[in-house]
Amino acid sequence: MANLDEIDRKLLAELQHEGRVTNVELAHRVGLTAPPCLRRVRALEEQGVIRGYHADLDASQLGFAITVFAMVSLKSQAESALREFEDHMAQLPEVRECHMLNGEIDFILKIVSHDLQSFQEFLTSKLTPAPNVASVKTSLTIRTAKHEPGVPMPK
Amino acid sequence: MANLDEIDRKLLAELQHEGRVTNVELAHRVGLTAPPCLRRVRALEEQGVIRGYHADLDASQLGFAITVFAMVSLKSQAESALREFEDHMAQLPEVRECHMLNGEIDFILKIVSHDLQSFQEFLTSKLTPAPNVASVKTSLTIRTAKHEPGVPMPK
DNA sequence: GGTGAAAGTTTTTCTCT
DNA sequence: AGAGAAAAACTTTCACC
Repeated sequence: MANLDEIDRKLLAELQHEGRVTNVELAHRVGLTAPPCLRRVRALEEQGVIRGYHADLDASQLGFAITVFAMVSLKSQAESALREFEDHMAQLPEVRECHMLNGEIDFILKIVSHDLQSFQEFLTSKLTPAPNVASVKTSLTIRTAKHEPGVPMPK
Repeated sequence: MANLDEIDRKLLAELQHEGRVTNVELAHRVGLTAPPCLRRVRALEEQGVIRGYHADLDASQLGFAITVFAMVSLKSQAESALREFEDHMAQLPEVRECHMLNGEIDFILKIVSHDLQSFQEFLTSKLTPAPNVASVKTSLTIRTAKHEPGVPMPK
């Protein structure tokens, strides 16, 4: 676990909230001048505390009207079976997230699709026939009330 | 839905993948010079196609070892009850995502916590007592096999 | 680990096509 | 709409504390 001081945490909070803030503005917000601020950011990137930066795009404006959560149970929970399923999911662009869970459900997937028809197509031709799948339960997202990036950060 | 040409889509793909790429580099990658590239990016931000930029932080290095998915059912599905629950979730920093679903489960939540103990504390003192909650089923994330930002983009 | 100034890039505006 | 040049701002390095 990274050893971070108060300034690092403020800096990370700012970058999580506004990833394209300039270094001078960031330095100002955390109470530093630009050079040490930049050094800290580079060090945090180096350490992997900052894994990357991503634009947050409006899925619906890009033609992805449907977000679905799928709860998947496998026939076998052997590590090789789990890996095989994960590798398969990695190949499917519609699958944005694949989390292995404890309990009855082995995986939860977040899937985006253009419309219900293309989702049904994906479900029957790609997901359900995937290796080792025992059952798939899907739920359509009606609306997303909250979608905060990453982790809670002190204000 | 936004009216985008091939260049816009490439540009969005690049920014989704690497949100802090410089405008000159971005322009180069999509085959433009800097000024028109910047104009396009600003227009996409204006239209809300680009909603923001966020640093992707390593939760475990920040002391959040636990990610949990919670499936919540409410006692009433009246719009006012749904809103009240959503407003409540908006106040809880541990709750990173709150999606309303169709079917048996009314909401799925993504929750992060420092450890199992603080998660149990959150569950019993914050989530289960929230207004109108009928049942909460939680599953711990064992590992995250895939976590791609946003939407599929053509390469 | 932070500061201030200087050099090198990048962003941003303007004008032209 | 895109290109090239110019001005302003930002990033990055360096010498110093």
